[in-house]
Formats: sequence, structure tokens, C-alpha cells
Amino acid sequence: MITIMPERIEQLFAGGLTRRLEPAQPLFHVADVVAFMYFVLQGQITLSRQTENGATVILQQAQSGQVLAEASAFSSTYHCNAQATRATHVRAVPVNLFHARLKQDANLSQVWTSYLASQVQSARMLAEIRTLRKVGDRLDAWLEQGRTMPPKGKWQDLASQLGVTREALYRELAGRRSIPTTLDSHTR
Amino acid sequence: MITIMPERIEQLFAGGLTRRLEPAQPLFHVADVVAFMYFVLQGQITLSRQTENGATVILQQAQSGQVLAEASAFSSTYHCNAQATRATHVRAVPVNLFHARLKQDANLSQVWTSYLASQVQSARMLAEIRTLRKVGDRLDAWLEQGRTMPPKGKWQDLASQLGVTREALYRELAGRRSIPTTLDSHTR
DNA sequence: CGGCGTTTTGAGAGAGCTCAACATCGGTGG
DNA sequence: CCACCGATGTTGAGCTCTCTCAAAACGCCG
Repeated sequence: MITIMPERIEQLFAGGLTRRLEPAQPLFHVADVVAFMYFVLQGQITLSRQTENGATVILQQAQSGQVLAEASAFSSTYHCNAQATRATHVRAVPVNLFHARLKQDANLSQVWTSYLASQVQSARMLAEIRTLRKVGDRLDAWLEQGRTMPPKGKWQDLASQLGVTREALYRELAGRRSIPTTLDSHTR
Repeated sequence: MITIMPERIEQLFAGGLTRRLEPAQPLFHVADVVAFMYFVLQGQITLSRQTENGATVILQQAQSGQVLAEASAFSSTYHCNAQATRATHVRAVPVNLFHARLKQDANLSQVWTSYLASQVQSARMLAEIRTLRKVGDRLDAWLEQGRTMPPKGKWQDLASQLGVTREALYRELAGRRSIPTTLDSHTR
């Protein structure tokens, strides 16, 4: 497994405009022309799409350190909506500059490719984690990735990452606190 | 959303050796030196890793048309185990040839990058699908991606894609057959 | 025909979700 | 300094859904 340093991807967004979004503020909509590539500095952006039946499908919850809708680099228009879930800072770089950098700098190109590969990896991992039924198992699998517990105050974010309600996560954590020595997870 | 034609990625594996794997046969193990990149022609390969606690974490279920462990292209050794879940055909290309092709052919490089971007997209989508609780919702979301129902005989594979048991999927399908006109999904 | 894998359907149990109440903490303003 | 407020954390009780275990009905092929 490769370890991607987020600072390196940020090189691709060097000199870009920083833009601040209020909670629920949209960044772009379906069918908009792709003019910029965005990098989440802080906060969270939700990418979603409306289905024919009117249901909303979430495509990505972009966290800080992630690039928004990587595939939009290959498209002339967006195929999803982007909206801040809370106060968020993004860095924007014109797509043509983005492509120019990739073309001219083989190093940056490598950074971009390995970033994509690592995103594939972690997205697949997350998908597998979310097939686990018990929150304890999900938490274990998540922690096994070399991740550590976020500070108190961000546990709700962890809960939504794991795909469970905050109550369920709180209960799991409470249970672990009360029996700190018992490490065996009773699978099934 | 970009549409990736699997034939194009296959260009990267042109001239590679085709290898046949029996069910449960391993392809490589953790710590093995990365010598080849693999493309699944037919069948399925499971990528997994053992955690310190002895639990097995699944990282990817590579389907036909997918490249195995894309991130291994950037690593000297594998960080996961690969094993066929059933009879499977893979195409193998030496990593150095793989890299040489990417370097020499800007077109192939583009194919590779857009393939990675599309994989990121679909993996994230799958992760979101698997946070839905009802199999009906998961199936709807899956179908909304422009995918169509696989032929009878492959519904079990769909079930595992959706992260549900085959019984649950069969029941859902049976329910839809009996009320073919009712299209509204009662999302509470 | 017999065997094997897929598809169906049933019944019970388990685990998380929902709804609800309440505690805690930090910041704000009187 | 204290009352108030919003967001986070905690805990309880019932509901809902899928999973699990079980038992058949098919369907295909040697």
C-alpha cells in the first residue's frame, strides 16, 4: 500500500483561489461547464445526483485533503451536484491549468496517478467496511487501516464515515471504555 | 460521468500472458515482490489482508474488466493477498513493461488515468450504496447507475455486490415481480 | 435418472435505527 | 458571574429490517 502525502496533491492546486462556502451552499450543479478542479482544504462537500425517480443518490462525501469529482477532469460538464455540508474551504484551479501541469510535469503526473490509485484503494476499503453488520467490526476494520480515533467532538463524522448512526457509535465506544482489557471481538 | 470502455484498458495488457486460476487458488501474497500487473478477464479475485488481531479484511473483489490492486504499480511489494474466488482468467503484464507503456504512450497514460478516475467513482458509489439499509434501496441505486439486471444465474453475484445475502435479494426481486406496476419506493 | 447449483419461501433472532429524554460542554450576552 | 443556547455526547425502549438456519422446488447436464 502506498502512502500518499496530501501535501503533494496540493501542488496541483498551488496558486489556486481559495473559496469559502457556507453550510448548504452549492459549489456547482449538474450540467455546469467544468471550469475548475477543486481541492477540499477544510470541511466537507457532498456530491449527489437526482435519479429519474426523484431520489437523491450520494456519490461522494469529499473530506479535507480530497479532490472533488476527479472524473470531471475528463468531462466537459459536471454529472453531479456539489454542495457544502458545513462551512468549507476549497481551493480551485482552472481545468486547463490543471491539465497543463500534468502534461508538463511528469512528477506531478505521477503524484496525480498515485493519488487516484490510493483513492481507489480507500474507497474500496470503505465499501467493504460498510458491508460489515456490526458497528464494532466496522470500527475495528477502520482502525486497522492505520487510522486512529479522532478527537472528541468529531465522533459524529466518524459515525457517518462508518455508515452508522451516531448513537450506535457512541454505544460501541461506551462499551469499549467499560471493558478496556477485553480485546477479543466475538465475530458472530 | 465518463464512460470507460474496458477494451481500452486492455490495451495496457496486450500481449500479456493469460493465466488460469482454480477456485481458491492464490495469485500472490503479502510481501511478494510486485512483478506483474494483472487484469481480470473473467471470474473474480479477492484481495484481502490479515489484521494484527487475526481478522481478515477484504480490500477488493475484482470483477472481470478490472485491474488488480492498481496501487501495486507504485509499490515494490504487495500489501495484500490475492486469491481467486472461483475459476478465473487473468492477463499478466510485467510491471516494468506496464510503466514503459505508460511513459511512452501518452494516449495509454490517459486511458490509465481515466480508468483510475472511473474506478474511484464507482467504488465511492458502491460505498454509498452499501450504507443504504433496505435491499430495495440498494438495488434501485445500483440500477440507477445505468446498470441493468444480470441474467438469471448471476443474481448471487449481484447480491454480494450490493452487500446483501442472496435470500434478501431473491425476496426483493420476488416482491417486484408480483407488483410490477407499483414503482413508488416507500422511503418512510 | 441423479447430482449440483440456483432460486424460493418460511420462521426466528439479532443488531442497528428511530424517537425521545437528558447530560455536558463551550461560547454569548446581559 | 450567571442564564441561555446550540452542538455534542449518553442512555433507554420499541420497531424494522436483514441475517441465519432450514426446507423445498427448479433447472441443467453428464
